[in-house]
Amino acid sequence: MVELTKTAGVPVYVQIRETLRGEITQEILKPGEKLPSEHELASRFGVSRMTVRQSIAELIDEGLLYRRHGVGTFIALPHLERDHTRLTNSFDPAESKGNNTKPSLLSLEIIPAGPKVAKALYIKEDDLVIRIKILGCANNVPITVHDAHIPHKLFSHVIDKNLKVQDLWSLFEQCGYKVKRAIEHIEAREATKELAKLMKIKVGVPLLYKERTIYAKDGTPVEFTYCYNRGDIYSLTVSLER
Amino acid sequence: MVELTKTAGVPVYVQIRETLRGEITQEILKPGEKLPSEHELASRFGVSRMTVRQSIAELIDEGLLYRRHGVGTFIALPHLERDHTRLTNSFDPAESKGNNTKPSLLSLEIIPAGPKVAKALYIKEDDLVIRIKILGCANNVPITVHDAHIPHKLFSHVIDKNLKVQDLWSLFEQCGYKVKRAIEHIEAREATKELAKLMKIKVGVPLLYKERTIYAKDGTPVEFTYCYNRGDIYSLTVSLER
DNA sequence: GAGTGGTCTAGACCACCCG
DNA sequence: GGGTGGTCTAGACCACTCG
Repeated sequence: MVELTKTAGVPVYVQIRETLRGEITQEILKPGEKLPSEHELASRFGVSRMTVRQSIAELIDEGLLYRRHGVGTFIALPHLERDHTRLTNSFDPAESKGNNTKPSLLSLEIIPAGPKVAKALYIKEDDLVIRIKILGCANNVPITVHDAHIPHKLFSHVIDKNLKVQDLWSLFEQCGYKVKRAIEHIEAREATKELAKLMKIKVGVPLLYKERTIYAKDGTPVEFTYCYNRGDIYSLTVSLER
Repeated sequence: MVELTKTAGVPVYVQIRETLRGEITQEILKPGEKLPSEHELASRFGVSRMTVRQSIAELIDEGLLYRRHGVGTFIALPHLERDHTRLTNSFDPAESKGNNTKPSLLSLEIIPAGPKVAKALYIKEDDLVIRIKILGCANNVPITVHDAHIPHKLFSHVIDKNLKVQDLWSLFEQCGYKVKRAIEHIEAREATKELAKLMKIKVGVPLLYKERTIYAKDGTPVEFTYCYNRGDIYSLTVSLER
């Protein structure tokens, strides 16, 4: 039986999950190999089988493992196609192509939520939100302006410290909100005066306009962002399933 | 206590899940409302709490519900958003909202494929493709122009007969290609002179520009389409998973 | 038949949020 | 404090797959 270093406050199933994840990513458990049975893992870790299943569930969800009823649980084959149709943690997909991605902070403030933001974040109007404006560049060319809103309540205990604007995702995950999915509402719009100035383009040129809501695993909306992207440079690829 | 009609072979948690899903989609349970507590649901359905949690888990995963620790489980907001994140067989998603959707045929020709079309459809350059241009309107307002290309080889035996432009999908499916997924490449562009004329707008106004490839279940590309959509009317909602 | 995952129980204690 | 979800147990029986 493996002794888990029972870190205070960390659920057992998380510890088991991360142990397994480590063995998979370090290829101690190799792709295609069979995982020990749930029964075996349960006794090995000294927990009940349900707990083992809970540990495994998320790894299956992430595609690291797959199950075959009556056969076993296996390590999945490495993802060949990491297409850009998945939600990724670059500042923005299109920018990760260009190497010189440099997001810069335009403003950071704490304001009461307006109706649209409140609705998207499942909070009340006038509940506080942290508003972060970022200018994204690739190769020193301004390409995107993001106007992000995150619920103050969820993150109030860390905002004062070290808000790394460049990586909101790790902020979310530090606070226990595992980023799971996003819904994007997309339109084409003309550049306003303000945006034109920021992005050094003419007023009226086409922008790809997105309203994006990011959801955590438990369904909590953690971010609502207005995104403005230069239409002539920025493009977006999505995959739709029937 | 609600009696589940214990359909043979269907797990209890699936029955509960579908019961709840039904009440959500029929808006017996309204968006924003609180679901009964897990305890309550357990006794109401006469099952253990773990089973209730299993039922709820998938609905949360799908974004129909969300949880707040120490508060409750709630019905997520409007179905509008979710529904437009799937590939559907309307002439186009945004148009199915307006009732008066009237696609009209602009042109139909058989031409050799250019490099871009050929690459998208996995055929050789100069292989024949059927090119179909369609103007889409809602409430008599022109909203979209589609410039579709389908491989002549796959559909040559039916093209002469009764090509129903309005429903390419059924054409595909008649020929044994079950439509499965689409990949869309999205940009913002200015209206060209030709497009402006067709859509009765000014040259230069922002259009949502898409290049869409539709794939059948077996992976065959069956359609490649340039789509031009009025930016001020047309919008698009997509869902991204991590 | 032996081994696997799939489902389910009837509890328990904890952490969180609210008034 | 009272109610909620979060975690966990120590079993049970079933359905599936394989040899």
